[in-house]
Amino acid sequence: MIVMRHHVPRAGLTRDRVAGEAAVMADEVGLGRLTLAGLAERLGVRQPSLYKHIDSVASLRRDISVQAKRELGDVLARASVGRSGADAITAMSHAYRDWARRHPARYEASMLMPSPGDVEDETVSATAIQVITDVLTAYRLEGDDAVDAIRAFRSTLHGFVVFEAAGAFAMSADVDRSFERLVRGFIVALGQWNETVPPAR
Amino acid sequence: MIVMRHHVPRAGLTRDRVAGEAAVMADEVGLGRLTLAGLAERLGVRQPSLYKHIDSVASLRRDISVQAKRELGDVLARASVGRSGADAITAMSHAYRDWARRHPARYEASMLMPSPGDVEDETVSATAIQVITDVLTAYRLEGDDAVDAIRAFRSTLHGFVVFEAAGAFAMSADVDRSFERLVRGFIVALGQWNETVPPAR
DNA sequence: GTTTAAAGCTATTGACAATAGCCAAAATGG
DNA sequence: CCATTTTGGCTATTGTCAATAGCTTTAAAC
Repeated sequence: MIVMRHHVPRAGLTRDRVAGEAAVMADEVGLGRLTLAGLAERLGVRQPSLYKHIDSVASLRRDISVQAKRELGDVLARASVGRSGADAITAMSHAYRDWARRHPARYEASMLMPSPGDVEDETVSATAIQVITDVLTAYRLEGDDAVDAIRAFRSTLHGFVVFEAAGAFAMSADVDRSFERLVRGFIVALGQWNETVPPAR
Repeated sequence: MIVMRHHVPRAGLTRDRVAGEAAVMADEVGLGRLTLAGLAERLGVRQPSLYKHIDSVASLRRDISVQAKRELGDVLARASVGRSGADAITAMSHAYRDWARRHPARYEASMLMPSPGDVEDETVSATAIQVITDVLTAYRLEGDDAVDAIRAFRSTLHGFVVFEAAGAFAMSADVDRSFERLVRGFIVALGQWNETVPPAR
């Protein structure tokens, strides 16, 4: 029996819309529980149809990652604009944590490394990191000193955010206060950054 | 055709041996790429046979996690024994990073939270964290001050280790040196820890 | 030595990503 | 405004995985 289907409108998907809805779904259910079947249902489409817009699940995650890096970079830039020094670091740190809490899967995706040769991903990653670099250069750090400080700053924020998202801070103490002290502690360390240089061996 | 099988000896698996080999495999291929088919082949057994020793892949990961927490806790305890203050923190930090680098999947598993009610996992998790707590109490921190410091210390180490494992420190600067400065920076912050208390609001 | 429990096996199911190949809907271009 | 092409859907199917059912043999227990 031949079924005639008249005027079934298209869903009107694009690669960006698919990645966008995937990010929303991932933030709800977790990046690891994102499935094409579930995503297709949300988009009102069958699962194989998604392959008109993505190459694979890995490429979808990559698209989420690129979008997320752009968003996070923008958030950090907006938080630090017009501020400098400790003030900028504090504002940026809080913006970082808040965004990560609001978008756990996006945050997770934003920490994925670009594949070698993926110029778009490499560019957006570098741009986001540049925002952090710019804030720290107010401390007049140069060369390896700056690199070490940036690595320390990123490590500090990332570690806290991951533990918080995992629910690893179960003790009764106020987590907001712990974060505030973490940031202040980092600023203290930055103020003495040249005293942390290990002796040449 | 009936096949007669005489004297096929058993593989002699136990839950611990399965988890142990799973940990080895995971460190080689990545925790996310651990499959029962691959694990069974390594153990000289068919995939469904593993279910005589595990309940599910989730439970296998939990078993890896418990083993890993025990190992990491022991490593940290051994690194800090006989030392105190900044010396203990430095030694423990390096032991932490070295172990994580040697056992990336085990490390990842060790950061999984215990399921509520899983007494064994909760116990071994608490024991590992206690090692860190003990080292920091040499700084005479009490109550929330100590909790904040422990959270900061764990965040700092974890963030660095995760970024290093992900290959996120691609810049030319020496990663060992960056780690050394991170640890020294944390110690500097600890020395001024009460100056990081946020003003009451 | 007989019974029983444990540990292996084959066969099968169901979720998922992924591919092939078809058809309708938009877009393009005289 | 009709003809052609391109695009975005679709069904059907495959392969990989975790997981279950049910059988058989090994090894322990009595």
